Amino acid sequence: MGFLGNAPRLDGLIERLESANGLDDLQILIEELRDQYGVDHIIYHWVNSSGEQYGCGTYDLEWVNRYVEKGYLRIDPVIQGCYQRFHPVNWKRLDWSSKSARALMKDAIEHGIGNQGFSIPIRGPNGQFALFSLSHNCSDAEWEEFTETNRRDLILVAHYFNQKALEFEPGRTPEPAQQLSPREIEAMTLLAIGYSRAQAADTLSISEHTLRVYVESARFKLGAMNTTHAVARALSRGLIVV
Amino acid sequence: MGFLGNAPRLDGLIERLESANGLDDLQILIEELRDQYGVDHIIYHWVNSSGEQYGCGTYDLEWVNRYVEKGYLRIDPVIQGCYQRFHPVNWKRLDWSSKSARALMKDAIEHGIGNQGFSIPIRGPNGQFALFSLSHNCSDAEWEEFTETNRRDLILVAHYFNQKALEFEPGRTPEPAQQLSPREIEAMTLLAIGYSRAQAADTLSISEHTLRVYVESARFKLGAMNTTHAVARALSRGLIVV
DNA sequence: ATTCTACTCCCCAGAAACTGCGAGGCCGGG
DNA sequence: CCCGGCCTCGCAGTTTCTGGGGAGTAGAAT
Repeated sequence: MGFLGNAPRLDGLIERLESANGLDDLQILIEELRDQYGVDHIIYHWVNSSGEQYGCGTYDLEWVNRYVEKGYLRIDPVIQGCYQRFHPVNWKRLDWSSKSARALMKDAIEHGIGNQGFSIPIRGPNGQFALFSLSHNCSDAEWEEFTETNRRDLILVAHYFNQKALEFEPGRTPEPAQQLSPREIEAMTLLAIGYSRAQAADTLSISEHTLRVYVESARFKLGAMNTTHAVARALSRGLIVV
Repeated sequence: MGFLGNAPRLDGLIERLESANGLDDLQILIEELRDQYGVDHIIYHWVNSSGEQYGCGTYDLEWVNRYVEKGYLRIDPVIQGCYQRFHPVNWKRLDWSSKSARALMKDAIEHGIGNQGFSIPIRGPNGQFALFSLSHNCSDAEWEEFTETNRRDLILVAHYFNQKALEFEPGRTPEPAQQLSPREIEAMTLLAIGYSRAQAADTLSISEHTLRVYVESARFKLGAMNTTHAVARALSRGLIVV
């Protein structure tokens, strides 16, 4: 495996990131970045709701396909952990206690991902969630020092990467991010925290019929099939908070 | 009004941010930061839909109270605009066309907020949304140059600010995050993407009754009142990804 | 001035979900 | 070996949700 290189000059890189003109440019930049940092892999991974997710990075296609096919997305502690965190995290600090997680790690190491990793969670509008991760093969101490040294730069790079990816996003939700009205938000929030329609209506001091109108209206705006679906969408788009 | 100062040394500041030990420290740091940058105001503002929101910064209390009382939160183009954006934004670029928005701007200028502003949206887990904003009184050109020059540093500062604010947040869920079984996850996921129980059962090639057992089991594990509640909890805990 | 959006209320019938009961097989850990 | 967790299936009765009507107010936007 390669050596951890010196920290590259960020200014030029970010400028080139800002002037990137398509997903291909991002792929080129990410490879360059990997070489400059001297790590084994860097990946930017858009973890999207609708299944169609975009990613670019230096993993081989084989591993990516394997990852998707095996449904690793659902058990990967990196995903699970970063989803609950704000700050970047060293993979070693995550919870690898479950059997499936350890199987995943073993499989990953066998596919040359490396035994160390560092992931930066990034969140955008409408509940967008992405990860910017570096992986490498080295000792714990080396990795700890590397991530400590480059943490700030990496946060910035991850940020700019996501900004670009958002610009190029293919599936810019055709619906222009329908906003919910205040009452609709209240209604959906109450349902999301477990109230029945009757309870929610009571809490808002309105008739259950009225509450139903809000829920239906929200369901329509969100393009949802039923109440549960609507609450799920409202949550993933960050329209309501539980 | 003051002068736009030179960019401060970030390293020391971020280190002090990282070792901040309470909300008071953040208040001290934000005032210092304002003086170093030579802008009129800097505020960090946690925008929570549930009403209880934390903020620190250099606005006078009078303006903050006025802002809340007048319900400006709901009409402020800064909030609205940043909520839909990922990248920091100059207030001049926002949509001030509505009457209420212009009234807000007029009111703000009269209260000494300044005619220029720059806001960085920040998002955390569970739909957390915060703003880190600077405001000042100067010409468009000056402000444009200032924000261009300091954009990257400010993004980083905003990031670390939010990290600290999250640490100090009172309402951290202590619950040990019950895991769901694979089948339960599948069932909940299907419900979350809008399938009815019958459809979901069909998709998994099991009877509807069986599916129901999974949902009930998941509901129990999550301490949820009903299916909608369970799906909402599973989503916010990152147990399922829609 | 008119249109539009948000908010409020009402009825009804059919579809779907919830509650509570019970049952058997499979697998891994103590 | 037994217990517990997971996966699978069934019935019956009650409650809730859904989707189709209609109708009026107030405030903001054009």
